[in-house]
Amino acid sequence: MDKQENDHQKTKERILRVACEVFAERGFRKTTIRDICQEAQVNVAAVNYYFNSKEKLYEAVCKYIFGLSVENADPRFKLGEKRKPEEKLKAFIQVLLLTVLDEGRSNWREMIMSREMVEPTNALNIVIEDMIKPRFQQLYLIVKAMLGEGVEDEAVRRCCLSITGQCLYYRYCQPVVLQLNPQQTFDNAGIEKLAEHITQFSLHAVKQLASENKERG
Amino acid sequence: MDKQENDHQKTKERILRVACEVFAERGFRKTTIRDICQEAQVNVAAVNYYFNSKEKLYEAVCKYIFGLSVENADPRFKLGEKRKPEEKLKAFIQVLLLTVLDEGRSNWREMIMSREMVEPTNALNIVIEDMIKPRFQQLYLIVKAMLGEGVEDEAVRRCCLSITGQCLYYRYCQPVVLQLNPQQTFDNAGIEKLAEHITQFSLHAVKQLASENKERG
DNA sequence: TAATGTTTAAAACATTTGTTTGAATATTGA
DNA sequence: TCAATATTCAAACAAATGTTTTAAACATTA
Repeated sequence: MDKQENDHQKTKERILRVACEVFAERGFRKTTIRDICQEAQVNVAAVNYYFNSKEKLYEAVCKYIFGLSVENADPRFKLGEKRKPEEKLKAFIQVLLLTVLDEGRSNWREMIMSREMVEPTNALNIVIEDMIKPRFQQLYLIVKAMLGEGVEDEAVRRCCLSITGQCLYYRYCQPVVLQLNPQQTFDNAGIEKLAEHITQFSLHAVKQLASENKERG
Repeated sequence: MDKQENDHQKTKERILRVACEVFAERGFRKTTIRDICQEAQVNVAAVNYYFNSKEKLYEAVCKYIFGLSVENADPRFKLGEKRKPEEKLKAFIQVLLLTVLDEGRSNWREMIMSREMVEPTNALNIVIEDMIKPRFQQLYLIVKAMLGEGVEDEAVRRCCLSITGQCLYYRYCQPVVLQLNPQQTFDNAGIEKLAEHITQFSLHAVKQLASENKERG
C-alpha cells in the first residue's frame, strides 16, 4: 500500500512478467537472468534479491501462470456444450491446434506447457495436473461418448493419445513436417484444413472401433 | 599407413566414436568437450586439434553417421516385400516405434535423428534427406496402395503424418504419456500392443478414406 | 643421428552466466 | 528529522566451458 510496498510490487512484478515472456519464448536453459533484467530494466542482482535464484524465479513463474487452474483455464477450450460428439471432437482438435501453434506474446501458458512436455523440469507435474489432465479428460469424454460403454478405459485413452499425438506433431516437428508436406501452412486457413483432416482421420478410426465393439457385445 | 598415420587415425577415430555416443545421449548443447575427451582418454585440446571446434566435431559426427545413406540405412526398416499393405503398415509402425524408442548405446542414428527433429541444428537437412524422407516415402507407398490412385498426394501425405505423429508422441512426450496412460509400458510387449493399436486406428481411418474415395470417383 | 614435422599434455585464456557483496540511495516509522 | 530498514546498483566472484598456447614427447626422414 505504502510507496515502498508499491515499488516492491512494481519491480518484483515487472521481473515476473518479463520472465514469463522470456521463459516461454526461449525455455529455462536458454534464458539468462541478464536477458530478463535488461528487458525489465532492473539490475542483475534483483532476481536473486526477490526470488533467490533463477530456478526459484522459474518456479514462481509457473505458480503465477498455472496456479488457480479453474479461473486461469484457457477460455478457448470452453467448447459449446450442446453439440454432437463429432462436432465436439472437431472443435477440440481445432482449439488444440490453435493454442499449441500460437506463438503470440500472451500465450505463455501454452508455450511453457508445450516446452515442459518435451523438455520437462520440476514444473511438469503442475502442468500435467493443471492443464494436461483436464484437457485430456475433456477429450476422453468426447471419445468415450462415441465408443460406447463397453470399451475399456485403456482403449479410450489410447485413442485420445492418437488424437493428441497427431496434433502435437505439428508443433514439435514443424520444420520436418514442412519439408514432408510443403503445402501445409500455419495461418488460420492452414490450421483449419489440418483440423479437418485430423478430425476425419480420427473420426473414422473411432467410429470403426465403436462399430466393432457393438458387434462384439 | 605408417605408425604415425595409424595413431592419428586412432585418436581421431576414438574421439569421433565417443562423440557419437555422447552427442546422441545428451544432445549438442548439453555435451561438453571435456566429457568427450575424458571418456576418449584424450587431452581437451585434441578436439580442437583434430576437428577445429565443437561445432565442426558435431558436423563430423553427423557426416560419419548419416553419410552414405544406402549402406547405412537401418536394416530394421527393410520390411518384407511380399505382404499386403495392411501387414506392411503394421510392420512399419512397429519398426518405427522400436527404433525411435530404443535408447541403447548403438542407436546413435535414431537418437540423433529424433533430437534433430525437435531441436534442430544445421545437421537437420542431412537427417531429413538421409533418413526421414526415405522412410516417409516408404510409408507413403504403403498408404497410397491402400487409398487408391484417385486420392491426391497431399491427402496421402497427411495420413502419413497422422501415422508418424501418433508414434513419435510416445517418444517426445513419454513422461506425459505415462501419466495419461499409466498402463503403457515400453518393453517389447508394451510396444507391440501399442503398435497394434496405432495400426488398427490408422487402418480404420485410411480404409474409410479409401472407400469414400471409391464412392466419389 | 640430427633435423624436421606431428602429436600430446598441461596450463592458461576468454567468455558466459548465476550469484554475492558492499556501498549508495530511498523509504519508513517514530 | 533521524535512525532503521529496504532497495538498487556497480562491481566482483566463482564455476563451467570452448579455445589457444607452448613446450615436451614422439615419429619420420634424410
